[in-house]
Amino acid sequence: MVGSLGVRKGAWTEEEDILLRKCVEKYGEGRWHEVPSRAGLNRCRKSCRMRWLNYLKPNVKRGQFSVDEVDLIIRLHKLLGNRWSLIAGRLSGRTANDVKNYWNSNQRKKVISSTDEVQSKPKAKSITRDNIIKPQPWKFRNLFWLRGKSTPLINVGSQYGDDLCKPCYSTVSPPSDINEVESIWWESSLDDKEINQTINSSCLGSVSVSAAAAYLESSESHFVKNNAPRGIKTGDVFYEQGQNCWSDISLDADLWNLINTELDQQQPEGLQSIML
DNA sequence: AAAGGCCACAACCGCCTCGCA
DNA sequence: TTGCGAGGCGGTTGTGGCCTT
Repeated sequence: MVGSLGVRKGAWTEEEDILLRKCVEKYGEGRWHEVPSRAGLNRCRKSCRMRWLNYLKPNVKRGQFSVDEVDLIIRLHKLLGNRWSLIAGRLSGRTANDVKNYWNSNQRKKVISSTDEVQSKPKAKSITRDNIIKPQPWKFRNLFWLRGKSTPLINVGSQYGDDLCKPCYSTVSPPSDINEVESIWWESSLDDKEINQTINSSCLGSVSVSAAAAYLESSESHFVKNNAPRGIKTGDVFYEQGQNCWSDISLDADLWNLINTELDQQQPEGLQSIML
């Protein structure tokens, strides 16, 4: 099959796989726009990248998902939604495509059927403009304690205005390294006690699901080493220390409590070892 | 045996983000 | 500041194998 631009489409042949593998082994991953010409493949850059990441990469794990993996997927999906790459990042050797396919072909049906069951029951509360939960994106890219050595002060407010959550200043000590940061978050998200402690001490009240996802994003790929201005960047806005930035973060108490309750109910022994 | 349905997996497509000039 | 290109992500579609009728 050949596309409109003369680029081959459809299933990959063994010869193409060999060419791609050799090319990546020789030049390394990245610069995918150069891969087709380097490898002598009549494929587009995206196709090459996808084939490598989802199929040819040496550490890609294939075959059935284990019970632990399934359990983790379910929990993480509840926490992160369809953030397949983030979920896959917690599953050693699994790709986002794998996880997505698995979810679409297995778990989604279960969720739908359980949703149907719930829908057959009387609704406790109708959804209105006032009570709908609306997650907001939250980037931690320039989180002060991920970057600097200093111990800044944060002015904490809320989306509901300072009337409901008076600005309070908290002192936060920067974790010593990336693993520690990640451990703290995972311990927090899987251990109800820890979470309450952390939250109370930071005047936040609760943290949104999108914030959790953003945290993962930051811990996965955005830790930076250099000293940086003291402050927090949310979206395109950089907040200097002392400014109110929390107003852009959704504080979904209901959602968070729901997750905590679910996570608290059962926690397999192998879970922590997978994630940490 | 053949047709149709279902399922799992591979692959494509469009959009978004980010870095750079 | 802006435009462009590359990388990456998530949704969707295609495909082949297996099962049922």
